[in-house]
Parts: sequence; structure tokens; C-alpha cells
Amino acid sequence: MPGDHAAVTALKRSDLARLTGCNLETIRYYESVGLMPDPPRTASGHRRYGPAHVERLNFVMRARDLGFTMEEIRGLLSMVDRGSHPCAEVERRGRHHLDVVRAKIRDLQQIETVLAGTIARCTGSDTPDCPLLEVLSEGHGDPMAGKITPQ
Amino acid sequence: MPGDHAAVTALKRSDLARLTGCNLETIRYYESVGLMPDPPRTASGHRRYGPAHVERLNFVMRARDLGFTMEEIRGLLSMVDRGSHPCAEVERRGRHHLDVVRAKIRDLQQIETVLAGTIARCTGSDTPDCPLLEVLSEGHGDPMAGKITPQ
DNA sequence: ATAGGGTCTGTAGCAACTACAGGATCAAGG
DNA sequence: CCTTGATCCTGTAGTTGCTACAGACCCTAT
Repeated sequence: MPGDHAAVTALKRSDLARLTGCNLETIRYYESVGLMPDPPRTASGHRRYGPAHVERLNFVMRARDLGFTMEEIRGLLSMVDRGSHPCAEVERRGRHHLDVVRAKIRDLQQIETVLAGTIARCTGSDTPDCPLLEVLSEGHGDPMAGKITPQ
Repeated sequence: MPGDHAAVTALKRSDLARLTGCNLETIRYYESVGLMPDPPRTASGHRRYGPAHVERLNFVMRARDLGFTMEEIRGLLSMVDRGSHPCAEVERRGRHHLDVVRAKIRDLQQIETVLAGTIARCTGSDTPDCPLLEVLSEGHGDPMAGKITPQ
């Protein structure tokens, strides 16, 4: 039966990678940490993926693009898998993540302000007196008074 | 000579940590990766730090607070150590780092926009229909059209 | 039949720390 | 002087989210 439908839609790992834009090794990694289910194998042990795997991987990748941690993604996925995913709970998790994202933005903006302000005072000349090095070396008056969490 | 000045200013690792607010283990780590010089030791091998170490660690920590990578910090420090640190070069490195910081901010703001917009459509009810899950599951029309580099 | 690809597994590496285990040493009290 | 508890020492493993390699296997085409 050479036109077998199941065989036609069966994807190798490289196919799944190409289709989703995900790195080949990353797919195996997601399997190992339980974000992707163990796929069926051929007799010789090669992975074969179907449409469900493509969807799943796209979900994971989109969540990653939105900056969700793997722990958070795992949580969202397990809600989906259990079929119990009330919007209220998903929203709660989304809001929490949004808070984290906003905190990161604030921290980076703090950094940007200090950095841009300092660099603006640079002369660009060959003098060894540099405002940026002074800011890094100074001991008086912290320019980052509010503690930040970088990255 | 019980009032020995050198002895008075000699700091243990825990003292340095307390003084700078740096984690105890991190100091050893910075030594191991060459950001901090190997300190002198007592006969029994215990580290003893002086004011120069305090300054150095403060420099490293302030650079870290501004989001510089260790590689960048290493570079800045080696310029300082060599005594050749023309403002122009420091400024160039600072500007490059500023570009990186601004790119991160833009990426996070992209994320924030999509996330906030999606969550705003959440009903907060018990329905299993959730805009956020739909965004993560959908296959049509990428909400993050411009590729981003999260974190 | 064999050459070349792709796939398999396990493992090591990246940043930038943090934490622990198991031993040595120090400082103070009895 | 001795003991006790805190601190110090070293080396190593863990963290997050991948990425890359080595060495073995397998699959396909000529």
C-alpha cells in the first residue's frame, strides 16, 4: 500500500524542525523535559511525528516567544492536556507573567537612563578621563539608587 | 605590635561580602574567572582583602548592575589595568552595550503589547475559551510578525 | 554494495552564578 | 588547655534554555 495516508503525514525530526523553524536538537530537548510527548518510533527507533506534534511545538514556541518560562509553559500545557483550562486561571498566569515582563522592562529602562546619560558626557577623545569609568569606579552617591535586577 | 595598620584593614571574605553586598560564593567565582585578582593568603590559606579589592569588586558589581556581560567587564578592567583607557574606546563599548540594552527593551515591549492586548480580551470567567490560549494555539496570522529575541 | 546523508544516544558546553559536601582552621568560653 | 561553633577551604553539581558534539547506527540511491 504505497499511498498510505499515515505514512504520508509522518514527519521525521528534521521535517518537524523545518516546518516549525525549531532547532533540531531543541525538539529532542523539549521531549526530554516533557514539553513534547514522546513520539512514536519506527522499528529501528526513529521518531515519527504527526500534525498534533506540529501544533504542540508551535504552541511551545509561541509561548517561548512571549517569554514564558518552561515551567510556565509546562503548566499551561498540562491545563490544556487535562482539558480543564478556565480562562480565569490562564489569565491569572498571563497577568503574572506580564508583571514579570514589565519589571524587566523597568529595570532595563533604568539601565538605559544611566548608561545613556553617562555616555552623553563622553568626549570621545583620547583622554583617560572617562565619565563611564568614573561612574563604575565612584564610591559616592549610587547612580542606581533603586535596586534593580538586571537581564 | 597589636595595632598593626595592615592587619586592621585586612578583610575576610565574609567581610568583603558584607561590605559590598556581594554574595560570598560569587567573590570566589569572580576570582576563578579572573574578574578579581587572587588575594593574598594567610599562612593557613585564608584570603585577606584590602581596600583595592573592595574598589575592584564595587566596579564589577556596578558594571553588572548596568547589565554588562562578564566578557565586557573583563575588557573594561583590562583597559583600566593596562592604564590605557581612552574615553573614545570606553564610549564605543558603552554605546554598543546600550544598543543591546535598547534591543532587549524593544523585544520586551513587543511581548508586553501582545500579552497585554490578549489578556485584555480575557473574560475572567470559567469558560474554557481563552484568548491567551487561542493566541498560543492559533496557526493563522502570527501576532509576533517581527521576529524577536526573548529575555 | 557502498557512499553519503540522516538519525540515534549520551554527554559537555554556554552565562553567571549559587549551593552543597566534607574537611581544615579560627576565636571565644569554660 | 581544650572544646565548641562559626567560618573558612576546595571541588563539584545544580540552575535555565538550549546548542553542539562524538561515535554508532540506519536508510536511500546508485
